[in-house]
Formats: sequence, C-alpha cells, structure tokens
Amino acid sequence: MSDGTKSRARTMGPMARWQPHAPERLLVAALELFEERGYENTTVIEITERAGLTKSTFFRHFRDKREVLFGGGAMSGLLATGIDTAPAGAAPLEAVAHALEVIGREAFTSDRREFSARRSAVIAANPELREREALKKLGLIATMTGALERRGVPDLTARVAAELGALAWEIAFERWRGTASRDDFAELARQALTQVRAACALC
Amino acid sequence: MSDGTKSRARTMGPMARWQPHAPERLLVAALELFEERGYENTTVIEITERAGLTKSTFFRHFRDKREVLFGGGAMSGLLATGIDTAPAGAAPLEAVAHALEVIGREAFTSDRREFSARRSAVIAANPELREREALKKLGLIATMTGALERRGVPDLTARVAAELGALAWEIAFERWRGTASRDDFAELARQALTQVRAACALC
DNA sequence: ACAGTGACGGGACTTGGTCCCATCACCATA
DNA sequence: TATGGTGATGGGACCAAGTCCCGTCACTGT
Repeated sequence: MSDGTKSRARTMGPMARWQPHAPERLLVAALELFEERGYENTTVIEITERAGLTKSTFFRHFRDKREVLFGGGAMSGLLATGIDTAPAGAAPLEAVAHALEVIGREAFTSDRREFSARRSAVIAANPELREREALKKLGLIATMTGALERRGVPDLTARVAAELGALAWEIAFERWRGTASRDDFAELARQALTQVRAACALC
Repeated sequence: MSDGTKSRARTMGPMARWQPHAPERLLVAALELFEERGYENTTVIEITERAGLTKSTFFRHFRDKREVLFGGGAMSGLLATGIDTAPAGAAPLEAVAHALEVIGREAFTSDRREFSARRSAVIAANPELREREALKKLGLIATMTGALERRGVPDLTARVAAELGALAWEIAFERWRGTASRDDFAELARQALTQVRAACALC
C-alpha cells in the first residue's frame, strides 16, 4: 500500500475518485482467491489488494470474511413476494412452487449459472462457509414459513411446507448448476417438488 | 495467572496434579458467563479464569469458542444406532421415531432438562451460536439420511424422512425444555412426529 | 466560491485461534 | 530407591479477523 498510484485509473480520462462496483470487485477477487488457494489460506488483505481496495472498505461492505460470498441477500424478499403473489386458492406447496419460479426468473438466470456453480464449489469445500450457508437456509425457511402463515396456513403445516420447499430447492439447484442440464431453474424446481411430494407419501 | 496457588486443590489431601473434568468445568464457566454478560461480551480468557485453567487448555479441548456449548457430540452416534436397531419392517418415519426414543432415553433425561434449557436460551440469543447449531443440525440430518439408506430406503425418501424427523425433534425439544411439560422426551417426540406426518398430508 | 457529503485510506487496538516448548505429578520398570 | 517416559497443563510468541476512529478528497448543491 506504499504505492500512491495503487488503484489509480488505468484510463487517461479525468480521474474518478473511485473505481465503481467495489462490492462486486471484492466478490470476484475473493472467489478467485478461494478457488486458487482455498478459503482459509486467503486473508482479507489479499482479497482487498487484488480488488485494489483496503481492509477498511472490505468490512464496510461485508460483516465478515464469509459474507462476501453471501451478499446477494435478495432471495428472502423474492421468496416472500413469490408466496404472497401465488393464486389465492393455491395449496401450501403450490405457493412454494410459485415462489421457486420467481426465484428462477429473477435470480437463477442462465447467465449466472457458471458463477453459481463456482460459488457453490467453494462453499462446499469449507466448513465455515457451509456453516454460514446453513444459517442462511434457516432464514429462508423462516421467511417461507412466515409468508405461508400470512396466507392462513396453520403453523405446523407452514413449517413442513417450507422445509419441503427448501429441500426441493436444494435438489433443483444441485441439478441446475450441474454442467449436464440446460433446463431452467423453474422447470427443475417443479420436478423436484413433485418428487419430494411423492417421497413424502412413502414415509 | 501470576498466583502460583491459582487452581490448587482447596482440600488438604495430597496434591493432585490437576483438578478433574476440565472440559465440563469450562462448559459450566462458559454457560454462566454467557448468561451473565452475553456470548460476545465474554472472552475465552475470562472463561478459563473462572474454570481455573488457561487459554491453551481451552483450545486443546474445543476447536473454537462456540464449540464449548456443542461438545456433547454423542447425538450422531445415538441417532445412527437408533435407526439401525429399528425393527426390520419399520417404515422410514417409524425408524426415525425409534431413534428419537433412543435419544430421549440416553441424552434427554429429565435431570438434564434445566441445563438444556439454559443452553438453548444462550444459543438463541446469539447469531454465531445459532449458526453453529444450524451446522450441527445438518450433520444430524445427514447421519439420519445415511442410516436410512443403509436400511434400503431410496435416496430421496430417506432425505425427506430425515428432514421431517429433524423437524419433529425440534418441536419436541421446544416442548420438552419448556417449564410446563413434565412429559419425557420420547413421548413428546412421538406426538410431534404424528403431527408432522398429519401436516405433511395437508401440503 | 465554498461548505457538506460520503466512500475510501490507514493505523491502533482487541480478541480468536495456532504453534511450540517447558513443566511436573504420575506411573512403570529396574 | 532410582530413573525415565507419559500426558495434561502453563505460557508466550505470533498471525489473522474484526472494531474504531479519524483523515482525505472528489463530488455536489447552493
């Protein structure tokens, strides 16, 4: 950091005070480094150096080192609106299916497939990151449960439907990010939900 | 730590090199401090001082600060044997019910009720601890899924049954640790599982 | 022209966590 | 009785995560 021209624009135009998209640059740098040498062998300072920033800025954008991979926290809102906007007469799992379609349309678009796969691989390789992911999942289940209860679904039924929905999501996501399938997420989610419902009957 | 007599036996008998039960003493000290001033306002050194030990010893027994509340890792083994020893013809959820009974007999005995309640309250009050708990839960679900698959239950069915079993466990545990109920855990687990199964049919 | 704003730089500081080595009661064996 | 090994602990150096506070300076509106 002793180089004064560190992150100076490489263009010749009038100097912009800062390069734009700091959080995204940090995310890209972090993902690359985690892939190269692993999460625990990467320091926050190394991430910020690659992004042309500093430790202060990193922690201004992310609560902690893990959170850089979980910043896209729009999922919760999408799930809630997806359930809220489901047809009035829809059964709990149908409302969940509707939410998964919204997710597929708004978040799991095909242009983000490769990135999602890389991110998932990094997370799967590290217990700390899996831990954070598990907590996020709990939050999403709570969101779905709450949204279902607002539709008048009884407490326990809502909880079960949310849990089964989360399971279908996981299964669909596993398939979606796999290189083989070119289906879109909504289609895979519908299939997974149907299979989960069938498996439920065998319990 | 400059006091040479720090953790010297308070009895007059021949000096024992160390006070016994170091991990348990650390757990008790940690739980007390977390209750008094909260998890994040408690340092590891304060825990070790109350237990009459040092930081080195703490991290020799526990991987990190959170793990002091999650040391009793016998659950996984109990669950696995509980499912393995279920009657041969039992349906997946019946095998899970058998496992929950084993848990109730071996781990959630009534003399540990108050302690469990205190521990749960501390965990609920802190996101870091909830995060660790979420990861532990994933591990238990994986254990149950694996045990069910060894019984010949198909992949997805096992996963669903394990998930529903975990949900029933949570519900039963919430009720068990509540001050009102004097039922034993196995009974509450059976009820919860029945209710979950019923809710499942309404999805 | 000028003060306010807001994202960033930077450094001091606390704490979690790792590593390595010293200590010393206990124990087995001679 | 002597002697050497064992194993849980003490202790301190060290690194990285995360917090706090303050300075900088292009941009912006008046």
